[in-house]
Amino acid sequence: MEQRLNWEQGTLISELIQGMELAKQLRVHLGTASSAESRELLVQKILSSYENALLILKLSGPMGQPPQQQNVGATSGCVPESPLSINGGSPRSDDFDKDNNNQEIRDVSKKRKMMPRWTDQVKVSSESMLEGPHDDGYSWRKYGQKDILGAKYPRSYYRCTYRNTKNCWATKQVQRSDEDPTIFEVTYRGTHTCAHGNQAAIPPPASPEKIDLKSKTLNNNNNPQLQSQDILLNLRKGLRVNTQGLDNKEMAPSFSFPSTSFGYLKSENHSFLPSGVLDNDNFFGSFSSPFMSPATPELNYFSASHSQSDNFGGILNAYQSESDLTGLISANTSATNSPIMDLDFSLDPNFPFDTPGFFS
DNA sequence: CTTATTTGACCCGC
DNA sequence: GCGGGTCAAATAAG
Repeated sequence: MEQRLNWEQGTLISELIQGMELAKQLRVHLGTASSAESRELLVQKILSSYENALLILKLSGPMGQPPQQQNVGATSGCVPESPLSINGGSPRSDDFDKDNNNQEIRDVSKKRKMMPRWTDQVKVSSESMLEGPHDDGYSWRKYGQKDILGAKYPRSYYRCTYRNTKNCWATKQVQRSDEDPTIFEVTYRGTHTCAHGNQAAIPPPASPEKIDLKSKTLNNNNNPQLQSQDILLNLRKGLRVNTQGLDNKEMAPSFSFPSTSFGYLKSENHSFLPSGVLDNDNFFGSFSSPFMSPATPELNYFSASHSQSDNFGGILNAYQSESDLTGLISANTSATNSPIMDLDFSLDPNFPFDTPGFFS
């Protein structure tokens, strides 16, 4: 517990400091005649710093305190994300007998309603857009799109790919901003209870799904410890990336991402963006996702009459294989923060795991 | 073949 | 009834 606090505090503080430093920089920039771009960049960085800080807070109190970011009046929740014992089925009255299910269905929708919910605003510069949207490290599957009243652009609905296999009920909605089409509002609902990203980024030629289904032994989702470790490490990494990006963005592109160092740049399903690409436009380190979704949403959006699939990132850029992690960790420890080590396990007990073995 | 997306229909709360 | 959210059949993609 103490360790956890240590880490939290440490990271929190460093994020906040970061934000402050960046704000200072911004002030300087404002004084001089710097380009709008660089200022914008700074703003982005600042925002992501604070987002990270918020995220830490979120994660630090996973049990009771749902992430309450800005808008969206999240139901003052407290949703430990208890394992929904819905046999991975659809919440609707499909193949189950209704009587029995109605109640359950209600519970489900109720629970869903109470899920923690928060919104991130993701800004994409035009160039990045061409490259495709960012992935936040989780595997999302689009399940719907709706035209929203008064909104210029349709809203896309995504759910975790592992909903059925891992009973992970996280969902997100992506809505492009009316005024500024380069901004996407990503609303997350529910937290991931799957080990997501980790797998997604792992080089294995097979898709995560396959791994899950066919070689269960391989994935560590059954291991709560690893799972949480992942989450933490991921988080940490996300943060790290962020800071790194901030610090060296102009000097050491080579480091920015795991992508390069881990060499899964060309994994089958995900083409990873060389960090340079992102840096280019740079839209802030925190979102620099190691890989892009296979589809290029924006293109999609424009070419195909209506549907778009935008995968954007959250703050949490999670993923990497263990090797990545170790590499990262060692690198980190030598760098700035060191609490990293502790946190690995410290948060464990606090994560609302949906009992891995529970389902299935 | 398996997995993901599209898209109209459906459900549900207001 | 309306609008937002979700489902699921059809379809596309790999």
